[in-house]
Formats: sequence, C-alpha cells, structure tokens
Amino acid sequence: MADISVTLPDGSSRNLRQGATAYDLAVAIGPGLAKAALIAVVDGQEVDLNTPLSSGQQVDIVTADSEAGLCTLRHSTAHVLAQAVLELYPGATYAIGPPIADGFYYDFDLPHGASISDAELTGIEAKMREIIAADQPFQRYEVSAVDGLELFAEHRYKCEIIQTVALAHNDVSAARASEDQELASEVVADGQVSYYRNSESFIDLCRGPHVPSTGCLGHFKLMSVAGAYWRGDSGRPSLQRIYGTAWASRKDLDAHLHRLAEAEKRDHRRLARELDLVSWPTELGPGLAVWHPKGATVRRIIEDYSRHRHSESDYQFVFSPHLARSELWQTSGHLDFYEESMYPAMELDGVSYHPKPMNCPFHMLIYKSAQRSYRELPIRMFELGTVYRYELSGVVHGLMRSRGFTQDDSHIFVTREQAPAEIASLVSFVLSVLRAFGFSSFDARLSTRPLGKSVGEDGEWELATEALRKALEAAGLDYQVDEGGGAFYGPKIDIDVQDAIGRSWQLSTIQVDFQLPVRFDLEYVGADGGRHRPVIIHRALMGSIERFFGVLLEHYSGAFPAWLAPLQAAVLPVAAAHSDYAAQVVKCLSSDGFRAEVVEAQEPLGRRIRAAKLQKLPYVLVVGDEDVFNGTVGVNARDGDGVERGVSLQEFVVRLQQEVNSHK
RNA sequence: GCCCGAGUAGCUCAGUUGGCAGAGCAGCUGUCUUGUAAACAGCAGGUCGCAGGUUCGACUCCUGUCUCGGGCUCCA
Repeated sequence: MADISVTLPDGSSRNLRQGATAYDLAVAIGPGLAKAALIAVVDGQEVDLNTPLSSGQQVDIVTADSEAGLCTLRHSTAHVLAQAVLELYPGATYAIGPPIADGFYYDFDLPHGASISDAELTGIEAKMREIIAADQPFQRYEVSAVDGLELFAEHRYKCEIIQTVALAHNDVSAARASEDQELASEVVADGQVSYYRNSESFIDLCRGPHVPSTGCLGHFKLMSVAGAYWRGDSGRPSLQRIYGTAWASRKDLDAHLHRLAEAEKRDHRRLARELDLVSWPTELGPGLAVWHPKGATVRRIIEDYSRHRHSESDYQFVFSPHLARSELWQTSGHLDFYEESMYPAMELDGVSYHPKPMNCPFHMLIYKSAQRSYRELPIRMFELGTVYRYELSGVVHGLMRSRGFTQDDSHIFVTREQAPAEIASLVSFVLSVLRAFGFSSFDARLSTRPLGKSVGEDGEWELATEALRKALEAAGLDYQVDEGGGAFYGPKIDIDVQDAIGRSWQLSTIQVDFQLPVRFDLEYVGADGGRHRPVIIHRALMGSIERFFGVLLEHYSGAFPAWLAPLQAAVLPVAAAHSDYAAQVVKCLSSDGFRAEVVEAQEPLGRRIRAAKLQKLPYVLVVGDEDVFNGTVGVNARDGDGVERGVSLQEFVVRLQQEVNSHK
C-alpha cells in the first residue's frame, strides 16, 4: 500500500501512499500536529501543507511554535489585511506586505491620494475577522510572468514587481546586485510567478507559503498607520502602510501588548519629564535639549566616570572650539561628503565658518602642532566634544537623535604596525566601560566601504577592514557585516547594547581612517629617521552622551543605580521636632560624598514617602524619636521589601558606599 | 525632507449641530505635627501652539506656519 517514504527531522522515516501531501503526513504523525500544522519544510524549502510529497524527501512539519511558522502566520495575516482593505476601499491598490519582527505590515495606495486614519483601523480589523471566520483557503497558482501581468493589470505595484522578477530571471547576476531582491522574493524565481486565491474576489501575488486557511489566524491587532515610500525610495510615491502584530495565541498577543505598554512607560522623554531631568523647550528648536539640575547630576557622574577610565588608559585630554573656518572642513573632506548634515556656513569679516559636526579635524591640528616621533605613538586624544548636525526634522527623537550632542570622542594616532593591537585593545576597553554601566549583552556590526561615497585606495580599505574583523573575533563578539555601511574615510565597527527589555541601541563606534592623515599631511619620524604616515582610529564609546543617558534612563526605567542616582537618599523627619536630626543625617551623608536631602514634615509621612518613591530614589530614610535617641535611621530601600527600623547611621553609610562602589 | 496624526492650566486629559473655558494631580495660603506609597480647607492658574480667513460670534470651520508623536529615508 505504502509507496513513498519520507524522512522526519528526528531521522525516522515514514511511509505514505502515493500522492500524499505534507498535511497527510502531519495527520499520520498525530491529530494534534495536524491541527497545529501551518506549513512544511521539504528539503529545506518552505511549502504549503497541501504540497504533494515524493519519496526520499526530508520533511519537517512547521507549527506556530517555530520562527518560520510564526512568520508565515504573520505573512498570511498581512494578506487578510490586504483583502479587507481592498474590499472596504474600492479603487485601492496594494504593494507589498511582508512579516516583520512581532508582526507584519502592508502598503496601500488609495484612490485620489486618500489616507487611512487610526480610527478606521477598527473597521478594517472587523472586516479581517469576518474573513478569518469564513475560513477561506489559501490556494496557490503559478502562471507565466505575462499572464501575471494580465491578472494584476489593474494593480500597478504588483505589475512592477512582476516586471522586476521577469527582469531578474533574464539576468540573474544583475538581480543579485540590485536592490530588488526583496521584491523578487515575493514570487517564484524561475520565470513563473505565483499567486494565492482566497476567494472569488481576492488574489494576491506572493511566493508563499501560506497557512492552509484564514481560520488558522486570529490573534492579531492592527497597530498604526504611517506613510512609507514605495520601495523605500523618497523619490517614489508615498504609500499608506498599516502595521499589525500577530501571534500564535491570545496569550502571546496579550504578552506582546503588555511589553509595549511597559516600553512606553520607560520612554526616556516621559521619564525625563517625570523625574525633572531634561526638557526640550520649543523655544530652542527641534533636537535641542536643556539639562535640569538632576539630569545634569547624572550626566556629570557619567562624564566623570568616563574621564576617570580614559585617564587610567593613557588618553590625553584636549578641547576644541565649536566653530572653524570652512577651509578646515574642506581639508577634512566634510564639505565634500558630509555637507548635507552640517549646519550652514556663517560669514564673519568676510570669512566663512561652519559649526562642527565632528571633532576630528581639531585633533588633527593638535597632532600637527609638533613634529611627532614614533616613540610618542600611540597618541590617544580624548575630548567630550559637542557637535551640531542638521538632522532631518522628521528624525529627531528626544535625546536619542538630536541636533546638538556631545561625543566622548577619541582619535588615536598609531603606526600601521600598531593598528591591529590597538583596535583589539579598544574593543575590550569599550566593552569594559559599557559593562560598568550595567550592560551585559552586545551586538556588533562591521561596515565596509560605501561605493561611490568614499575616498582612498582599495588596499588600504581591505587592510583596515581585516584589522577590525580580527579585533571582533578576538573579543568573541558576534557580528554582522553591513556591506557599504562604512564612513567615507574608512570602515568601522559599531557596537550595540541590549537593554533590560531586550531592545538594541547603537552606542559605540570604532573607525579606521587612512584618509585624514593624508588630507592633513600627518607624519611621524620613524626609527629609520624617515617620515611616515600615521593611521588614525576614531572611537566614540558612549557615542553621544545624550543618547547614552537616554538609553540608561530607559534601561533602568528611571531607577538609576545608587552610583548614578541624582538623589541617593531622602531623609524624612517624622515630625518637625526631628528636623534638626534629619539635617544632621544629611550633613553626615553629604560629607561622605553622598547626595541626600531633607524633606521637611510639612506633609504627612505617607505622602512624602510616596513622592520619594515616585521619584524612584534608591533610599528613603525616616527618622523619628527612637532614631534621634539612638543615632539610627529607618531604611526604606527602593529595591528591598519592607522597611528596616533602627539601622545605625554608620551601618547605612557603609552599605551605601558598597553599593556605590559596586555600581549595583 | 516626505506621509499620517496631534497641539486646551506646570503635568494628564474632558470640552458637538459655532454661543461666557472644565476636572484630577502639581503649585500657593491656612489648619493639622504626623513611624513607611495620596490629611483637610481655600486660593491662584488660560490670547485653547502661532498668524491669517469665514462668521453677528471661532477652542470648534478653512488656509498657512511652528512644535510634538508614529513611520519612511538617514544616523551617534
């Protein structure tokens, strides 16, 4: 009876009748699996469940438990979204709708440039639920590109995709190098195109696979609507993009929505206001912030720590002005490659000046101020240098993306021979400092030469790129390669940290530069008495102090560890009679270098404690009659459970000191 | 820069066919003198982002503009 045999992931094999599909296999394995099955992976390729199997194939039945299954679920939900929108908005056309992290989106073009408002999402969602309740099958068809063009004749974006794919088929190498890979992956690649039919009236161009029917879907929510350029190109039409999230179960969906709510609570812009750290008066303009005393205290501690670490590691501290003659930026190459991000020139006494977008040229001039010997190298210059960059108005975002920010910027001048070892030690220095701030998970990215927008010789670029690669490998960091993502003057490593809720933030960057030494004609005298060109390594560790502060704020959700907290302890007298003693406690703490304040007994104790808790202070110390008599404090720790009465002041000081020293 | 959305008291937000501007919290004053997450009462607080327009009359409708938010593109 059984006339084909397939292999399962566990290595076992199973016999099936001729013509059996992947779904039949799932049924044969068990009813639970058959019910949960979404797609199959046959010999490494994802296919629909109704795909017939043949003998000798390796078959894996995929459920929503796996990443691939979840992606399919999201992709299929995107199709249902398209079906709903096309039904609800006659004349609308659709572009692409891929799965993304946590969900999916679909891009639409509405007739007469109409737009969809957030309020309309409810109606679209309702229509989607109707489609899901109807349990429509996703049926796959394959046709030639020519037939595809006819089938989707009314949908210009689909036609464009088909044409792109047809073109790619004619010239495979061109397709590989082109930006159209993502589009090509929408359909099959052998000159045929595939599409799916859900109902009489709805088809969508798609490579697939899809879940068997819309009834497999349902745990989703439409999140937002936004503009997006067709194929990500600001020169092309702007489409309406609807974002949604979709999960395998109600529970997963709820958990995701809960995470989003938690993330919103940690938004640094919200916390900055609630904790009185930073504000953005509109009088200043977009992307420009002022630091209030509490925020400034945290910032000062961050900067002092940075100075301390740099000092320990043989950096020399330098300063430079905020402006320089435009010729300097001409020499450095910024006006050729970076001008669109620079604040415009200002004329003074017939001379043109630009505000600085980077600190490097100044450090070049410092290097050049004397004849340098190989004995001096490496020279490591460090500056907390404030730079100004013209960021597009739509991208400024609190402290994370601003128009004025301070870099913890270093330029390290080395010989070619010293470069690899220096880079390797820089990577470990960077990681060590980041760890001191409580980050423990990192991702790195190696960015290579940007074609067309860079200077220098291929050989130099390769050498530098290799040195960076080796440093990453030596540090044991996982990294991805961003082809063409380098700066105009050299390749770079970027290091991202993951915060407490798993989000990634780009902070550190290490960039090798063979160009600036040439542009500024930098030299050193070698052991051979000859003149040689040094190599420069640009390095920002926190990147921008502003962004770093914002990331820390979100990472800790505003509850800074004691060493960073703007106020470490509030001292609360139970009644006015204990006020003098509270002042003594504060004086004692202050004299040991701690940050503490009395909160006088104008308000009931409970209210003052609540206020201190809302400010997320590490410690609230309550002092009453017993404490005055015994020289003790009542300790209410932010992270502890309950309160401790009668702790001697000395004991508390020791405890706080340990906490500060350990950065916990 | 582009698409969409939003700007009402320090903060969070109500405010409909266009007709005198509202609440809670915060602030101030007074009373209360308090032992671990919100005492009580009163007061004050506004060119409804800004500028035009429509209207007898605009927070409300229209236009422009600024700022903010979500995206796109870009990036530390």
